[in-house]
Amino acid sequence: MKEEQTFTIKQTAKETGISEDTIRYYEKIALLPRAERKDNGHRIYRQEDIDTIQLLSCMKKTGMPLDEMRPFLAVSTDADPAEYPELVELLRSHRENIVSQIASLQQVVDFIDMKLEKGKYRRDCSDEIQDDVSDNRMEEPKSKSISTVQMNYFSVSAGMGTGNHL
Amino acid sequence: MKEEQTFTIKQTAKETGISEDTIRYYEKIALLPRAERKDNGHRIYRQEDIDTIQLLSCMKKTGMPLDEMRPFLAVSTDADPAEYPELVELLRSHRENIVSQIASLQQVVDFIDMKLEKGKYRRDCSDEIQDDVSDNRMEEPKSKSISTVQMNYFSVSAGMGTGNHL
DNA sequence: CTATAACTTGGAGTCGACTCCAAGTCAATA
DNA sequence: TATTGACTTGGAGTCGACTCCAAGTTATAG
Repeated sequence: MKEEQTFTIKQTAKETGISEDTIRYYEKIALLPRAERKDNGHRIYRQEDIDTIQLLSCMKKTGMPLDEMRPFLAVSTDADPAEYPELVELLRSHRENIVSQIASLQQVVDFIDMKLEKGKYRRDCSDEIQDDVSDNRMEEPKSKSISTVQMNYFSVSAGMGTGNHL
Repeated sequence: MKEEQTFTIKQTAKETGISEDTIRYYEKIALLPRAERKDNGHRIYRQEDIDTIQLLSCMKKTGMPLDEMRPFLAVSTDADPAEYPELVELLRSHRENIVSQIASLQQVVDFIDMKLEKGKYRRDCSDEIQDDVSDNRMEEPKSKSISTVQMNYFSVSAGMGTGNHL
């Protein structure tokens, strides 16, 4: 049998684009399982670990909170998700979230395109919010269309280089 | 001339799904321009303000940091973006970011679908990272494919109800 | 006249997600 | 033998984005 290739934390960081510190942090908060160690205590990673971290990175890019990523890691390649009905439900609901997030993003792309090719269509951007019901409950955000999103304070911070930062 | 409808901060919050506190916060950090006030000092909002806040909400859903949203607000409906070449560049680059974010999200959707319909294809998820080059510079994250993303520690936190929280 | 509600302000506190640091181990090299 | 580099740990600090609070104002209802 051929030995599987292993990686140091540094290599893993480079491979995944996630910093060493962050990888250790993910392990610390148990988002990642405790990595195997060599005799000297150094962590070792395998391709499958890198795949996992890449999935995390993927979700991270989309602004998903770390806690919400946990269920995804619970779904192993081999395990049949159908055996865990609640997990399936969770995945489905997450899928819905993500699909609506894609819609939001597409709206922003549309907005930019409209701006870039100067004046065009415009559609809705909001969708049901069912997550963070803080103190003042927003019953139903009325899902009104953003008709030709307009904001007319170009003067306020225009001229590029918003005055101070960047 | 007919008077334009105005909204209180409470109504605006309900309409947009963004809390009153947060709307005030956005004004405080000048993400939103100072709202008009009534004689008694209460803020008043118009449809266009609501549109603006909805655009913010839209970008927020995608995990975009508040600072990055500023340029979008600088683009008024009427102003011709072509007059501000740097702004156009910024919009273009943001558009690229968002498009690649959509790709990331689509990957996650694919991942879920794969899990749900039990074993299927799998493609890449990572794309070039050119933003946060922290201490240890990740030159090129190697853009390797996530081949059949696998993680085999179902046991670690499975059984639903990850042990402790929720 | 008083109480309630809807707002205002400034500022403090919280929480998530890192990011940094100090002290220590271990292995290879000058 | 001393130093360098790659790692380890625990814990402290930072930063963004809220979220909450106390004190004050104004308008309406009982």
